[in-house]
Amino acid sequence: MAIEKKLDCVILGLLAHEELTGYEIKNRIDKSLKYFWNASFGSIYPTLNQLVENKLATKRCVKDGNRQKNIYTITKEGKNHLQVWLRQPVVKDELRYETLLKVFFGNEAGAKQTIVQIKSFKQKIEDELPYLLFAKENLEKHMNQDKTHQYYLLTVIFGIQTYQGYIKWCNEAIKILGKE
Amino acid sequence: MAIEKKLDCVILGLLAHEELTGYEIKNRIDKSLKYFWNASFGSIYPTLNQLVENKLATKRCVKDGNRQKNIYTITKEGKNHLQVWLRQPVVKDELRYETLLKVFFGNEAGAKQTIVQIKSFKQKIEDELPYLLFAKENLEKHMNQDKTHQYYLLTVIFGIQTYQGYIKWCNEAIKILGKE
DNA sequence: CTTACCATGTAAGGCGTTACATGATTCA
DNA sequence: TGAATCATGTAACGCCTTACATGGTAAG
Repeated sequence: MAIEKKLDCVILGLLAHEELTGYEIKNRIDKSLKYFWNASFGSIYPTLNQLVENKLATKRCVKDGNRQKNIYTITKEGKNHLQVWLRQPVVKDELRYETLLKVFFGNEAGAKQTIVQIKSFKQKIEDELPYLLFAKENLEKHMNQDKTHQYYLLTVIFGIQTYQGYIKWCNEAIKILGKE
Repeated sequence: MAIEKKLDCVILGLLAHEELTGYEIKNRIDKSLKYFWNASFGSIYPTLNQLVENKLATKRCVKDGNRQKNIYTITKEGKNHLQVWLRQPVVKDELRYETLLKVFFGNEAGAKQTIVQIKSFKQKIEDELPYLLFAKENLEKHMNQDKTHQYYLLTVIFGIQTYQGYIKWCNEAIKILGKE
């Protein structure tokens, strides 16, 4: 189990806090991490099997009425793996912004078309920002309940600040391109 | 040739401006796009072959002394492909920030360790920021020479603003975690 | 009764990186 | 003569997404 595979560490990180099913892991990622990380069921379930194979987690089948759930628990080795990864220097932070690509090549499509793309980007950001602001309020309210909240809050603040910067940039860019 | 493959469009975008070799394409990407996109030789060369196969570009062999170069030129169809892509709504803007992941799971490693990661992130940003500032100055100086410069400048401004926001966040985060 | 959500998984295929392999040129 | 840069390419392999496939439960 190579340490380079991030999804392992993401899942272990979530399991370090609480036991979870694959489905719940997907939810946690979509709710809290999606602003800087994402994963699909097609990668989560196979990865969970690998974690069990490598004894970094254990699987427990639970019957909930007629429905079967697999609840995963982190092991000592899993916690150790997570610790090692957390202490290692970051390998790569990666941005893949298609919007920026389209702005970069904007001369080919013209200012009008580029403004359309920027406005659409701005809209997406403005739609998502309220969720981040809501998350911030919530975390601040329940700050004392869980030590993890402080760390979650930091990532939320990162998101808010970045998004507000994006909106500012969008406005500037639209103004500059509008002058043509 | 599916429109979803971004590297095609990146290369076509660069070729729309000037004829280039694979090696030069790699350089352009590393110099100007790396803040929001990247690519390796292992993907660039095969993609160039595909572009030629699909008649979106042509290949011309040139002898430079004893050395062989392949110079690629965009075709009409290639320009059309690029146009179509530029007009399509953005499919996905994607962030994969390992640093944020390590902050999110910071409770597992503790405040001290998390601060180390944030400081290292800050350092990287501070190291790269001068190149962006330099690029900005340069582009502003030669603004009239090429209409593409305006668009390049917008992406540079995006980078500068984002990076300055990151540094601000790093300082706040270090302060908050330092209080523990 | 049907929609949304809970829940798990597989298969195909794409995209991309790293490492390997090769060789010319330029400059110190 | 050795390092850096110019220049091209392949092979192995990993990671991930999409689409497919299945079925229970809850609420309206």
